[in-house]
Amino acid sequence: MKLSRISDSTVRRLSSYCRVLEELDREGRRMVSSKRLAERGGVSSAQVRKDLSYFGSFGRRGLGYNVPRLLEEIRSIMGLNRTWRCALVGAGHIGSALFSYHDFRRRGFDVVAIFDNAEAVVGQKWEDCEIQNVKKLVPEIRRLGVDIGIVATPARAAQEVADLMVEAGVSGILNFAPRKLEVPKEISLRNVNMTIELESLSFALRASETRSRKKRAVSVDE
Amino acid sequence: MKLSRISDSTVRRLSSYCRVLEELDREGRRMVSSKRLAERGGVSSAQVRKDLSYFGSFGRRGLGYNVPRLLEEIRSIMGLNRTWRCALVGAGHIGSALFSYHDFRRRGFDVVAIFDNAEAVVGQKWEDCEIQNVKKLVPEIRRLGVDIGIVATPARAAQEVADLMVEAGVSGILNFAPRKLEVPKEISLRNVNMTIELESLSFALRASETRSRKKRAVSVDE
DNA sequence: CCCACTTTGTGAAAGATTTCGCAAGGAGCG
DNA sequence: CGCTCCTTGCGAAATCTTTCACAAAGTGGG
Ligand SMILES: NC(=O)c1ccc[n+]([C@@H]2O[C@H](COP(=O)([O-])OP(=O)(O)OC[C@H]3O[C@@H](n4cnc5c(N)ncnc54)[C@H](O)[C@@H]3O)[C@@H](O)[C@H]2O)c1
Ligand SMILES: NC(=O)c1ccc[n+]([C@@H]2O[C@H](COP(=O)([O-])OP(=O)(O)OC[C@H]3O[C@@H](n4cnc5c(N)ncnc54)[C@H](O)[C@@H]3O)[C@@H](O)[C@H]2O)c1
Repeated sequence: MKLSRISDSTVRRLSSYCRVLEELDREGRRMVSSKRLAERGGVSSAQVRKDLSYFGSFGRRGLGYNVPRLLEEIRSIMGLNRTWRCALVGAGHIGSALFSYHDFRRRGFDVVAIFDNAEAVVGQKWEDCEIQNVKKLVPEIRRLGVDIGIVATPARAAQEVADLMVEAGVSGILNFAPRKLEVPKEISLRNVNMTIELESLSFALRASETRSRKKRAVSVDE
Repeated sequence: MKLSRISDSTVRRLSSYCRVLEELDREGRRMVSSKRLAERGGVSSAQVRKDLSYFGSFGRRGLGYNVPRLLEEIRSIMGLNRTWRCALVGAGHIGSALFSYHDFRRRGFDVVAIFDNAEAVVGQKWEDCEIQNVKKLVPEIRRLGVDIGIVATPARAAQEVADLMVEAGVSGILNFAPRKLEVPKEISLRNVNMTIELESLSFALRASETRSRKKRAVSVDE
């Protein structure tokens, strides 16, 4: 299985199929067809079948997919049947929201250390985790065996924090700062950029307003 | 200009070019080539030129693009040279992080109302904005002329909140709840789903671990 | 003005992703 | 079993996106 040639869009859809399957499981459904799974996930049924076909044949013709079994298969494909150790850097607004979002822990993303550089917050305890000075980042991340670093500092500090994380040996980085980070190519990087989402919404709204203005103009003309 | 056939990836890149251009502007650069813009934005120079070419010719051969002029052009294309009125629903962790993130306001996304359904928070004031009961959402959003609704409630309440927003006449919705929302097709919808980002990171890490395990095994064999 | 060099804008090619369409497997019923 | 109705898995076609490659336009030095 050439995992490297699985497209990012497929991976993201698998993640959303997980959520649909969990819901179906809670509803007590045993089996689900690609059609129904597709409807709930907002894609086409052919897309669901194609996505799954990259990894194997999990369904039964005429019947569909067994819900708990498919959920387990996808979890295993995605590496979700284990715990990932995360370190959060930047104990500000976003950092605090992330830390208190227990759904991540439930899904196996465990924040095992928090770092900041502000005197005012270093030493504070969030639940059972003490915020440490960012100077201790490298040794602490090494000691704790952290897999994933989460960057939740202001944009100007993001690159230097990412550099420290790489030095400390994390395998992946989730970045919330609105700035392109440079990391060695063997480190996986994902960005959450809310500004891009808002701005692309702005583009869509402006585009649809232009369209309706044009439509009105045409009606008046006729 | 057929704006409807501009791809989402192009729009998202335009948004990130904006950030690069702002930075270049702050650095006092007058002109920039597609090559340099591309490097800073993490894409290819042909991609930059192609993206811009959908909207017109903004550069000068042999010279590149005028930084402030291109920034203005892109802002105008994206609808960023105006203020968008936003309503935030869900005054919890994410809601609070968003509200206090003044960079959105600076970019023209103004939160003009906050709603929640919890007795404990309704009536509180965040800066000069009072959190209102979600029951008042429809009339208030109508009265204030809100363009964009931001869903920051738990997933189970997200659809009903979105329905209210649509009833009240918003043009677009930004959704933070990890659930597919149904909205009429004339309403623009964007999702910020951090779970998908984390899970796709998990997939990438698991994939690279598998690869290095295989590599080790091969070395041992040989 | 000429020449060497730079950079845009854009068709056309290459590459990636999605959708189509259907053979084949399986359930259920009489 | 024979017939009908579903549904998967998957190659092939269609569509969408990115990259290539180059003519055309511009700069600057002599
Ligand atoms: N709050 C939001 O809604 C929001 C939205 C979009 C993007 N972001 C981005 O997320 C990031 C964090 O935003 P926020 O609102 O939480 O900011 P914040 O100011 O509330 O928190 C940032 C934290 O990082 C710490 N910090 C600064 N420099 C540091 C360093 N070198 N090492 C370690 N810690 C350091 C600060 O002490 C602070 O505690 C920013 O890059 C911001 O652009 C935030
Ligand atoms: N906190 C995070 O880091 C994070 C990360 C990823 C996704 N999310 C998603 O963002 C959303 C909000 O998360 P949060 O951590 O801020 O949750 P939260 O519990 O801190 O806040 C949710 C708020 O919504 C309010 N609310 C509930 N039902 C409502 C209703 N019907 N109408 C109006 N308000 C209502 C609650 O009173 C609460 O104030 C959730 O869907 C969550 O899954 C959060």
